[in-house]
Amino acid sequence: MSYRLEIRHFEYFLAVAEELHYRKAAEKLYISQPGLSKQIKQMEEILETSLFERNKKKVALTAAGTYLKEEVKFILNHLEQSKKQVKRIANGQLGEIRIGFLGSAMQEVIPNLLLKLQQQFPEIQTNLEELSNRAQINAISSDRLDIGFVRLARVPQGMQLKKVFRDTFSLVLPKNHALAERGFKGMEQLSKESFILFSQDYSPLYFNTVMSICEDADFTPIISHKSVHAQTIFKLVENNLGIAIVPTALQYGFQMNVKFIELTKIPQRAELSVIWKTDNRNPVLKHCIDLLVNHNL
Amino acid sequence: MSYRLEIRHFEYFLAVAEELHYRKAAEKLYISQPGLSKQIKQMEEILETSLFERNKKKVALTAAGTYLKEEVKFILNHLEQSKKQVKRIANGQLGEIRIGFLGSAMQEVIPNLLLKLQQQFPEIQTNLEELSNRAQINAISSDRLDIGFVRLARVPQGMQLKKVFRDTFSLVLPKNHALAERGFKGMEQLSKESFILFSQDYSPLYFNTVMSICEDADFTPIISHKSVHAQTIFKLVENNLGIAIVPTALQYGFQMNVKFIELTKIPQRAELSVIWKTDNRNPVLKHCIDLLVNHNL
DNA sequence: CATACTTAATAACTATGAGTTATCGATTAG
DNA sequence: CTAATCGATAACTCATAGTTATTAAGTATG
Repeated sequence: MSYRLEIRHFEYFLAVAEELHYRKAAEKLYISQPGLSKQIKQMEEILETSLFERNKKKVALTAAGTYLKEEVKFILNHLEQSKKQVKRIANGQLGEIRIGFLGSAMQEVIPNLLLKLQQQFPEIQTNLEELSNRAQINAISSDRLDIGFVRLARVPQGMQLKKVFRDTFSLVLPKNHALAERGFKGMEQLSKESFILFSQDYSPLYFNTVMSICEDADFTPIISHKSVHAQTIFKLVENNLGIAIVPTALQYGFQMNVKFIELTKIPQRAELSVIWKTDNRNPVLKHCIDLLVNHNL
Repeated sequence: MSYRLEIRHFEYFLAVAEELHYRKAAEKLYISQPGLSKQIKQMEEILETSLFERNKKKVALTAAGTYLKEEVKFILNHLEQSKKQVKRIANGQLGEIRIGFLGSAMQEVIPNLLLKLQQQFPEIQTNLEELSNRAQINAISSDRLDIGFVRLARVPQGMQLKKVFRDTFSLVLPKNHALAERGFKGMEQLSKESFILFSQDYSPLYFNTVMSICEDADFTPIISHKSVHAQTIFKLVENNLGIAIVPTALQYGFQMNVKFIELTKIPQRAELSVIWKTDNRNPVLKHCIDLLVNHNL
C-alpha cells in the first residue's frame, strides 16, 4: 500500500490503453504479462480508480481511463520535449545571454557578434544594455550581465578580459575648422584647441589614452566639455564648441556634420575588450567568447 | 547505467532546487541526505546534463537546471490535476451522458432531469437526441446512447427499464367539435370518429394502449392518419381531420388551437420509462438513474 | 591557527518491490 | 469435446532505492 505513481506506470498504462491487450502490450514493453498486470493493478489502486474493464476476454478503457490516456500522452510528450530542451540548454544551443556594451562597440563588434550568433544558434536570445565600463563591471560581478564590451586595461579578480577589436583614433573637427581640409599635419597643432572628451568616469582607459596622445605631442589638453554620449560630442563639435578625439569606428552610425581625420601615425589604439565572470556557467557565454576570439570579429 | 527517469527524480530535484541545500531538501522529503545525493546524481547521468553547481559549499542551479525547475513544477502540477480529474470522472462528477428521448418526454421528465443534473454536477455535459423507441433501443445496445426515454413495456436482454412518469391520456378535439364543450361523457361517444395516432412503429405501446382504450368502449377506432410528431397530430386535429388521444403532458409546450379533455376515468395510463444497458459503466449514468428513480421527477 | 561544526560525496549494506516463471480459471474457437 | 488464448495469482529473485557510517573539504569561532 501507499505506493507512488511513477512514469513507468504511465508508460505501461499507455501501452495497454493502445493495444487493449495485456500480452501484446507487455511484449511491446519487453516485460512479462504478469508484471504488467501487476503494475496496472497497482496504478488503479494508487488512483483509487479502475482504468480498464476486463470482463470476459475483453479489455476496454473506462471513462476515467479514456481521459487519462490523453493526459498521459500529453505528459509523456511534454516530458520528452523537456528532456531535449534541457540538453539543448546545457549545450548552449538554446538560451539567453545578457550583454553590456559601450556605445562605441555598437558600430562594429556587437552587430557582427549578433549576426553570427543568430546564424549559428537561432534560438539564443540576447539582452542588450548600453552601460559604462564601471556599470558593466558591477553588473557582471553581481551576475546581472553575462558579458560586457569595455575599454579597460584590466578587470577585478574573478573576471576575464580579452581584447576583441583594435581601432585607430580619429580627430573630430567642425566642417569649417582651419585644419579640416588638408591642413592637419600632427597633434602638435592642437595644443591651443579645447577638447570635448568622453568622461573619465565613463571610460578611464579612453580618457587616459587621449591624455597620453596629447602628452606625446607635448601639451596638456584644455578640456571644455565631457559627455558619455558620442552623439552629444559630435553635436558639440558641429557647433564649434571644441574638437574631439574618438575611436574611428564611431564615424559610422551617427547622423552628423563633422570632419573625421584618422590618426594613423600615433601609436595609441582604441582597444575594445570583452569581459566576463570566470565562474559564469551560462553555456551561451562560451559560444560568444568562441565567436569573438576565434572568428576575429 | 540506463536507468529511467521517474517522478521520484522530479520531486527530489524540485526539493533541492527550492532549498538549494541537500540536507534540508532530504529532510523535507523524509529521506537521508546520501540517498538524495545519489538520486540527483543519477538524474544528471540520465539527462547527461549537470543540473546543479556544487562547488565550495554552495549549491546553485545551472541554466539547464533553472529551466528544468520550471518544467518540473509544471509537470508535477499537471499530474496532480490529472489525478484529481481522473477521480472526478470515475465518481461521475465530470463527464458526458448521451440521452435519447421520445418527443413527449421533453414536456416533463427531461427538463427536470437536466435541471437537477446541472445543479448537482455542473460539469456534466449532456447530449440529447429525439428518437423513436426502436431507434433508442438500437442506439443503446450499440453504445451510441447511454440512456433512453421510451414508452415500452419491456426491453431486450442486457438492458434495464424503470418507469419514471405516469400520465393520463387526453382526448384532443378541434375547438369547434360537438363534444368540445361539456358534451363529452365517455369514450363510447367516439366510435364513429376518425382517429389520428402516433405510428405503431414509433411507439407500439402507445398504439396498443389507445387500441385497448377503444376496445374497452366496445369499438374499433377508425384511423385516418398516423404521425411521429405531436405537432403534426395537433395540426391535423385543428383542421378537423380527426381527433386524437395522447399523453396529457403534451398539452404543454406546443402552440396549438385544439381542446384537451383529460381522460381520468379510464384505467389506462401513458407510462414513460428510462432504459439503459446493464453493463454500461459510464459513471454519470448512475447519477441519472438515481435522480430519476429516487427523486420522483 | 587549531578546533569544532558545517557541508555534500562515497562506500558498504539492507530490504523493498519490480519483474520473473509457473500456473490457474475462464472464455473462445475448431 | 479439446486446444488455444486470455488476464490474474502465487511464489520467487534480484536490482536498486534508501540506509548508516564515514570521508573530504569548507567555514566559522575563539
